Amino acid sequence: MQSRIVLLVDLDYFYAQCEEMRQPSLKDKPVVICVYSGRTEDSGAVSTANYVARKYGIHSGIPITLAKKKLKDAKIEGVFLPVDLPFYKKISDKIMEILRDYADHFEQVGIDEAYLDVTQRTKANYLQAEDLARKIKNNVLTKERLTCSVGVGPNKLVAKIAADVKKPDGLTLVRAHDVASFLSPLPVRRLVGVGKKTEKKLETLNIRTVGQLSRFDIQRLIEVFGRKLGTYFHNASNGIDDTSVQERSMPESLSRISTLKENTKNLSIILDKVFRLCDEVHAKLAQRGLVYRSVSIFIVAEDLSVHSRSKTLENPTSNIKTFKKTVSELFEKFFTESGLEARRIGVKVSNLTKKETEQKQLMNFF
DNA sequence: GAACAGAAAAC
DNA sequence: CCTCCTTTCTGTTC
Repeated sequence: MQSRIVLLVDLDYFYAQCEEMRQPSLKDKPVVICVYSGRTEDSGAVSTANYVARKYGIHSGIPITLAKKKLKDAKIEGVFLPVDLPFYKKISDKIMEILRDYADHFEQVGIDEAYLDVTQRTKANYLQAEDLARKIKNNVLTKERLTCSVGVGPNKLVAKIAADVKKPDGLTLVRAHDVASFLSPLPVRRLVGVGKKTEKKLETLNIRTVGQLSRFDIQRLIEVFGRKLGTYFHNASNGIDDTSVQERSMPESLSRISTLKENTKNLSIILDKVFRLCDEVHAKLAQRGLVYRSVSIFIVAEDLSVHSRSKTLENPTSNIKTFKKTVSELFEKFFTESGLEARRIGVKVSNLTKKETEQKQLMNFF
């Protein structure tokens, strides 16, 4: 197969839109969905804001206190709500089920995005793909009362950027023939993989647009960004992306991180908190029938520097005691060696495999 | 080639 | 003032 059609469906300002749906009177107000850290009354960060709130410079990642200040300065009343992940997850699951039915190949990315390869069912025809995209938007709206933005392109990269340029409630088609003219004026920041740091670095090379990036010498890109990223930038800026739309069945890792009430290096305080995180990770592990072989801990220090330590075990296991014991040892070692105070702490299991039944293990043995 | 630590990004 | 979760890549070390 040489020419594909890929859709990226992005649920608009998802958490905030879920809350608007549950309580339609919110729709004309700034809605700010928050992750409260529990340090002080309003400590924490903004997870998602609706477009009314965005007009006042409120977007994901900024401190809740700053978001409140912005609305106060504008003399506007806002609605601040804590994230209700189980509620959003239920809605997401229902929508993903709808989307799946429209795809030859389906790949969910996060809670609010999915790629659909629709090459076969549209016979690689963009008019049919546009028709399909409209049906999807309609279906999601009537069944779940939520809007989404859809990008249609010859690959995942272009579909993603296409969905990005018009939202909320957008539909953008970019035919293979139009890829170069579509991409070249866009700022490099639009490319997946270009964040704040990389944008800065590219700017020192006088690269601000995707077009400028596409004309830049690939060897030099590799020197500056390394083999993978350098090659990726060259291809991406030229609209080239061969990655397939593929469901990922097993997660690579499961983790939980949490903010401490106050900074500390007191091991018993930390372990008390961290063991609860272990229990939560373990519950998820058991629920998915997975075993782990590596255990990691995370420490975000007072100065927000991030540190990690990890240990790989001899054999895969699902044992919670092994998990907690390994975590304890890693934390003890970290704090005796570093002397840092922790602001946030986390745990992670990785190197995951399916827990096999004894039946299956026997079968594999023979 | 595996294990480990850190950086960066996206969500 | 600064959340949470996951993936991918890089350099280093053994």
